[in-house]
This record gives sequence, C-alpha cells and structure tokens, in this order.
Amino acid sequence: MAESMQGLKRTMRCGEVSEEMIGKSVTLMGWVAKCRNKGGIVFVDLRDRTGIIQIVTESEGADERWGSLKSESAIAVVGTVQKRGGAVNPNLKTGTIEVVPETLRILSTSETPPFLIQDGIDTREDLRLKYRYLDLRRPELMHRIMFRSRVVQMIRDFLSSEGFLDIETPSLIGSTPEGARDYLVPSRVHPGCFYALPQSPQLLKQLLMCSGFDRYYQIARCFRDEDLRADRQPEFTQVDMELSFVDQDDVIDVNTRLLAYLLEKMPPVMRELEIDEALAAGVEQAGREVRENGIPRMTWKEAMDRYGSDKPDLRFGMEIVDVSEVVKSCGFGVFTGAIENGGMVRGLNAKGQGEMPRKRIDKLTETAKTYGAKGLAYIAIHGDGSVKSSFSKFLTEEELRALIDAMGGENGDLLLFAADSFKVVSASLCALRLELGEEMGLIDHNAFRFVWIVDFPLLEWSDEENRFMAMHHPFTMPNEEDWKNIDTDPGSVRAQAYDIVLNGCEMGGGSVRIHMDDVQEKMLEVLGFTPERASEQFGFLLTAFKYGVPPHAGLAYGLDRMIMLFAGADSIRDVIAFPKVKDASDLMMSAPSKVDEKQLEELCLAITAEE
RNA sequence: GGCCCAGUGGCGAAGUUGGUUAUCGCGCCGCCCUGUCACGGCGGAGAUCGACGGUUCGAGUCCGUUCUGGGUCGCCA
Repeated sequence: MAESMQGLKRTMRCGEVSEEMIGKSVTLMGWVAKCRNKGGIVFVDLRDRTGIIQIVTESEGADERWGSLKSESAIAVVGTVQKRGGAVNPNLKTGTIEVVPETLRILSTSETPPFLIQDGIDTREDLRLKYRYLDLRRPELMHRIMFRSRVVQMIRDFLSSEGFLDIETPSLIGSTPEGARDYLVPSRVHPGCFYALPQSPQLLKQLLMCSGFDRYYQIARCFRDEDLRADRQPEFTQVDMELSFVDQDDVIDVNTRLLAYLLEKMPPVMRELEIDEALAAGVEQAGREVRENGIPRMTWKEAMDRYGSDKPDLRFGMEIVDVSEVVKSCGFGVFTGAIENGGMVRGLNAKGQGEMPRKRIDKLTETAKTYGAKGLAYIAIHGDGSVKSSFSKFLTEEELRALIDAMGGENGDLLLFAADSFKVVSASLCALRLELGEEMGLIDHNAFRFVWIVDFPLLEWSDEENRFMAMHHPFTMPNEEDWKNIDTDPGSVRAQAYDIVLNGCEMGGGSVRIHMDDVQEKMLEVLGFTPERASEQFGFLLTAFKYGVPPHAGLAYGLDRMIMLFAGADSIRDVIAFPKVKDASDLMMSAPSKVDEKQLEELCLAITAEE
C-alpha cells in the first residue's frame, strides 16, 4: 500500500551520510536494494544514485513492515545516524555507519523485477532494454550516465571560458540528399512536403559564422537513417563547434586544450563514480602526456600506409610493410598479378606466432576475405629457422629470403601478406592487425592514445555514382598547393580536413570551410552539381556567402563515442539512457509504431506497402 | 541485403553418441534466526527447452523454416 510523503523533506542522499552526522536525525528516500531479516534484527540496504546506506532495526516495538520489504520498493526513512555496533563494511562508502529508523513510509511497493538490480549481471540485452528504467538503476549503468552528464558540463565550462556561445539550431530542416539517409517528417500544412531531421547542424553553424557569432558550440542531437553498429545509433549526440577567422592549427589547438582539460578533470569524477580505477589512472597518464607534448599529427597517407586505416589504433605496433618492390618480379602470380593491376603487396609480421596452427591461420584468412581480399599468403618461420609457407614453391630461395628480410622476419615469426588494390589490402591488413593485436595481448586497455589525422583526400571516387564525391562534405577547403590540380588529377587533391582519433576510434572530425565563391563554385562543379541543383539544395548558403563570409573552420565530436571510450564501455548503448536496438526500434516504447488512419489522412499520406 | 554467434523455470547457466522423473546457482514464497552486508538453516512453488514443421519407437539434442537479440560487411557526404 503506497503512502504519500506527508510533508517529509529529504535531508540528503544515501551516499552523502557520513560519520560527522552521527547522532543527528536524517530523512532519506530511495529504493530497497536488499533486506536481510535475521529474526530479531533487520538490515535494509537503502539505495539511491549516490550509493547505499544500511538501515538497522533491532528494537522489539519497531515497525513490523521492516522485516518484509519488497526489493526495489521506494521508501522514505526518518532516523538517527549511528556508528555501527557490529562489523564495518569496507566495501561501502557508508560502511562505518548506519541509520536507526523512527519512521518508515512505503512510498511505492515493487513487484519482483524481471532481473536482479545489481552490477555484473549477465542478463540478455533485449530484456534489459525492455525494462531500461530498471536497468538504469544498476549502479554501473547509472554511473556511466552520470559520468556523461559531468563530462558535458566540463565541455560547456571549457568552451564557455574560451568564448564559445551555445546556440541552438532547429531540428526540422530541409532535406539534403547528399550523404546519409535523412529521417523525414511530413508537413501537415504543406501536403506532400517533408522536413528532414538534421544529420548534423553543419550548414546552420556556417550561417552562424556569417552572422558574426564568431565562436559557436552546441550539444546537438543528430539523426541518420542508416544501419546500426556497436558505435552507431540512428540518433546520436555531437559536440559541435565552429570558429571564425581561424585556420586548421587554431582548431587543433583549442581542441587539444579542450581534451587536455577533460583528461585532467575526468579522473576524480571517474573515481567518485566508481568507474574502473585502472581506466582513471590511464586517463590521468594521458592527460599528463597531452599537456606536455600535445597530440601528435599524422597524415592520412601515412596512417593508411602504416596501419591500413584512417583511424589507426596506436596502442601497439605491428605496422604494415610494403613489399611490392621485393616481390614485383617473383614467380608467384597472385603477387605479380596484383601489382600489374595497379595494386600492391603488403604484409604484417606477427612476432612470435610462427607456430600458429593452420586452423587459426584459416580463420585469419576468413577475416581478410570479409574485407574483400581473395586470400591470405603466409610464411611461418619456426623456432628452428625452418619455413612453412603457402607460396614458397613459387619463390626461389633468394626471393624468399629477401621477402623475410624485408618483413624483419625472425625465427618464430608469422608473416601474413595481402595482395590486391590499395583499398582491399589496407582494409584487410588493418582488420588482421587489430584481431592479432587483441589476441596476442598487445593492447593496453587502459591506455589512451590520441592522434590527429590530417591531409585527408578532398574527393573520393564512387563506383556506384560514377563520379567523385566529397570525402568530408562539399564545403571543405582544399589544400591550397594542390588546388591547381583539381582538373588534371582531382583524386590527388588534399583537403584541409582533420579527424581526432582515439585508440582506433574516430572520436571527431572537422575541416576548414570554403569561404571563397570561386573555389566553392568549382568544387560543386567537380562534384557534378548543376548550378540549378546546387542552388536548390544549398542556395541559402551560397547566397549568404555573397554578403561577407568570414574564413571559418570547425569540428564535431561524437559525444556518445567519447563517453564510451573514457567509461570503458563496449557499446555506445551503455552510455545512452534510452538506446535503440539493431533494427533501430525502441524495445521499451515499441517505436516506431503504426499510427491512426486519421493522423495519416491529416498528413495526406497513404501506406502503399507493408512489411 | 550478405555472413557469423546466441535463445533451456523470473534471471544466469549444465544437459555425453537422440532414451523415459530436464540438473545447478540466483531470485521468489513459507517457517526459523539479534550484527548481517555474496547473510545463514529448513521446506516449497515455478519449464509446453524461442516458435512452427519434419526425421524417429522416442527430440532440449538431428534436419528445415521462422522469430528475437548481438557482432560484422555493405551502408554511415
């Protein structure tokens, strides 16, 4: 039977009760985490977001209901803080004290929850998502959401102190088919017309620069109607910023200082919220490093060559080695064929893996095939120097030796080779490197290795569209030296675009924007926009740019990913209060859902196909 | 859209070459217990083994289809 609070005022939270309050009266409210009824004495663990405090009732005349409280009921307690009579609990912040209650109010009883509300449970994720509000009661998850809140506050504090203005941009905007699929919202007042939800506030923040706000930021919700991943949700949050009268170095500088600030402020909060101590120490260490040495920069080309990825994981070595020169005239057709077709041969040296069983190598081959490789060539160098290889019979003794030398191969090493186009070789070796790095225990999971990736290509060829596409977006400023080649060799032109990468994860990215109308015009032409289509889609921006546009540049972080990485979570679902599942539905609200015929009529919509 | 993994009382798991009452831990219910905090003791309830179909004398186990969730490739300017 539920009771009202009857005027009771909570005096503090459970975890805030301390030894200084011994002898004082407190009013606490929270949830029954556990009830230990010993017969003549009853212990109740009362939980709220700050932690647990023990309530003890031992006197004969105490409220009988203490002995039979249902777990997860919400209760209010008025009582006196006392030093524990019995053993203290060193695992509890409040382990030396307890509360002797005078008054109990059962504010709301709880049915038995569908799973235990405690850390470390291994309950199926779909069940936890259906009852997300209960899952969020688990300290581990609750602390991650609280951590997120605290980090957002730090970001606001820093950016505000640097003169950034927090400006909101609309969620109902016009659709721009370029890029990801838009979520569309039908307009009632304009039958047949649709708003789109923003994929990012990109164009709007550029207009804010035109207005003269100078430094803008926003914690912005963004929407993309694409398939989900562990690090991708259909709606996600960006820390979005834009600055005027700056160049790439200015953006990198202020963001390096932002990261240094976060790395310094986060560890105490992580400890307060009981996020893994080793991670907190790792963040502390990374903070010292960033403050002393900044964040290294690597060009896109270098990252692709050394790690096969534009988001390299620098927590371990095992770099890719190009052996195309060494094998270009050997007898192995797979190698020479790839090179003749404009491709390359590159390899990895898995140190000490020379005795890897064939079955494991086959599994690595499967991994490579997922990324388009047709196979995987290997040389296993046994401890005694003997060699087992999938292709040695095509090579002379000298050629084999030269190849092993080029790879730095020693006794006990396993050399793996991919021969294909740059794209396929890079993707497969990158995947193999990560798989091996994990398996061989080369990755320090408490390390935080940042890197700025710069000099991205401006354009990327799309076979599907049969034209060049903007790698970042159509407003990205080209590298000034390269721009002269835009007609002769568009693929070689670099962009003033940059990503901030942490531990192999793209945490954010941005670019200097084009503020010169002739460059913008040319850019749109190269991308295949007719002047009509350009003006239809971005006309408002191009017009705005006629009225004195400041040189500007910006960056956006994926906030969910950032929090995931620092909180040591495996998925951004673990740092989002109400995430969606793989098919973009919400298991708790059962969204998306069908709507009334009447609603459709009002919007002049008809459903022509179902399922 | 493709590939891979998982689904057994409320929760988590075990279940051998197919064999008869499906096992264990947690939770839940009842009784007992004055210092517990992974409380303890005794007793109890609770399962059409994700669903459908097939093979078989017999299916949790084998086969097919399907549903649900996860990972990943494509996709994500």
